[in-house]
Amino acid sequence: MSDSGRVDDDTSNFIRDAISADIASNKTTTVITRFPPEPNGYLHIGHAKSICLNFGIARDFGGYCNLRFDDTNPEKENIEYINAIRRDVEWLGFSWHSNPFASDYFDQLYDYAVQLVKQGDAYVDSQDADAIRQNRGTLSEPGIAGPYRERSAEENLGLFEDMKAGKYADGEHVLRAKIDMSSPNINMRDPVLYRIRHVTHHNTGDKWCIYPLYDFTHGLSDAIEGVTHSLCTLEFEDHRPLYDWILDRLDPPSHPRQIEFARLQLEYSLTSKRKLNLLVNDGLVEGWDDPRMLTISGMRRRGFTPESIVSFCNMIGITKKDSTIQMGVLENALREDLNTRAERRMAVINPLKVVIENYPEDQEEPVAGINYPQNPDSGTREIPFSREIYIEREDFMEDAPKKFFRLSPGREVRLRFAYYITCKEVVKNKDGSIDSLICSYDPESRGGKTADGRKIKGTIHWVSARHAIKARVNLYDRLFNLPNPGAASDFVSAINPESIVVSDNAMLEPSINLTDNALAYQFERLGYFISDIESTNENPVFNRTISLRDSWAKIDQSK
RNA sequence: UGGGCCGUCGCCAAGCGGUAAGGCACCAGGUUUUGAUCCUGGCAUGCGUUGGUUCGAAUCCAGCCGGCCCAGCCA
Repeated sequence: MSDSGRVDDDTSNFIRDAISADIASNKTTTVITRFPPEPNGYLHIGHAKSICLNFGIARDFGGYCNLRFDDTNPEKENIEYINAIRRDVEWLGFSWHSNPFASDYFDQLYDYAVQLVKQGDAYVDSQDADAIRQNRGTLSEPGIAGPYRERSAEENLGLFEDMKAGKYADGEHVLRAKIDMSSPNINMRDPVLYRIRHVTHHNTGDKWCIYPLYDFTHGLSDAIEGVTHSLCTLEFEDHRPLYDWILDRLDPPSHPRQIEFARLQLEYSLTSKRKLNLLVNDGLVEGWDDPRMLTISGMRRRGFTPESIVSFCNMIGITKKDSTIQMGVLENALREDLNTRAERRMAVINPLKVVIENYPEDQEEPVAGINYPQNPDSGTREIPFSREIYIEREDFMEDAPKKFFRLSPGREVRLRFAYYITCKEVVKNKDGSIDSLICSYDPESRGGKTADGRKIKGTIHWVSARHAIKARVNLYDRLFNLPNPGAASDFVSAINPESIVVSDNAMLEPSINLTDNALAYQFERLGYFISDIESTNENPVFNRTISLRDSWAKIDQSK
């Protein structure tokens, strides 16, 4: 778990302003918020924004935040999701005050519904779903009252009790609020409050066959918990009048304030649970924790730190404006955090063998590698050097342009922490491809410098062939090729075929821990890597979390 | 086209009547045994638009333009 002492530099936003005002006017004493996921899927980066907001506000105002499962639809919810959500919230570094289920309130909710019925504010409608839809009207035409709207309170009460008692089949009746069928706000046209579902609920089992809907449940759950500020996304703006109507009619102990903010939209990614579900169920990705997924579990497996995610959330701000964040912002937050905590190591993803002809065959020696260049106190580790080494294939070019500061025939480069080598000969396969290189080294350049002080522009990474640990490395890229895959008619076809590229014979420096999948490394000049959760000492697997910024790639491409 | 909401730099985002913060991206330099990091400098006479109020408007008012959301017995 997080042990970073970093303080989040929260910027102000309109919600914090509103809460401050509520405190100043004594409307609020203790700020209480809640993060209310439905346990019907895994948490993703969009939820992280809401988590940081709700838990962050509670923390900064000296209040608390509940993790409440909005589990009013038994058909979609299950324990796997519940456990995953708890784990993800904790991993992000937040602690909840309590962790209730909305279903814990079913008894109270039922009593409130009865109260509504008795007050004449709700009625049992026996129209089927189609008829209800028909009579609801459209965006431009008002709805009309159905034939059951004027049933007496006594009749409604009896019917509602029978609904609860299981005397009716699914869909036979619903309980509706009696508000205004001609309201310009469609949510106020007698919204359905309860429906009949003969389904086992993960928490309440078979106790209930009627289940309350979101609009009826949410505000009352907030009120029961004493939530002061109920923060949700923009699409619920039109529900606020209903939220308030229910609380006004029922007068529970408190009346929370709902405030809406814009949901997170990130370029080249998806945050629709439905679509994420499809990716998982159709095997388009390897699971909810596929490292290409921007689920919290996927990001964890990919090598994101919780701090980088929180930092990202603080970076993007909270507003009511629909906006799309560029991937670069997330990547920046990631690199920024990893740079401060990842020890450096050397590894070669795409090995090219180099034989150093003037280095004795049986000789080997340790060279000292700095673990963390910005902090000399982090010490060094010994890296074995020998006659045969691997370098990155990309670090050699037969016909190299002038600006190519790496190895090519006749040119000299520095092997990081070791020696200068000069390329003498290119050994080729029958098909003309490059098999290996024969180089010579300058024994005077040990440690990477010489007495004559000659300038060596290029420094490349390497691994001793004899000592290298062979590993599999997963190189990840964005999952989609389209900036807004969710808007595409077929988002599946927008999947980036190169979102994962595997190298099966990467070569690692021997000092690398192969199985600690919370230990981030920077493989010098390549990027940040983490061992995969399936990595073992026998079969090491590393995931590239993110590459380093690469200005050479930019120069190279522009030609 | 009924209702709700939004429009400040390429992408985010401060600003709340006194004359446009910051981040990302980008560009130009410097340091560097990671073409990384780090450091320095540059980057909106203008805030969707048109009018109005005011000594003064991104901030107030009106009209217009553009975008998002709502017609689940989902959340």
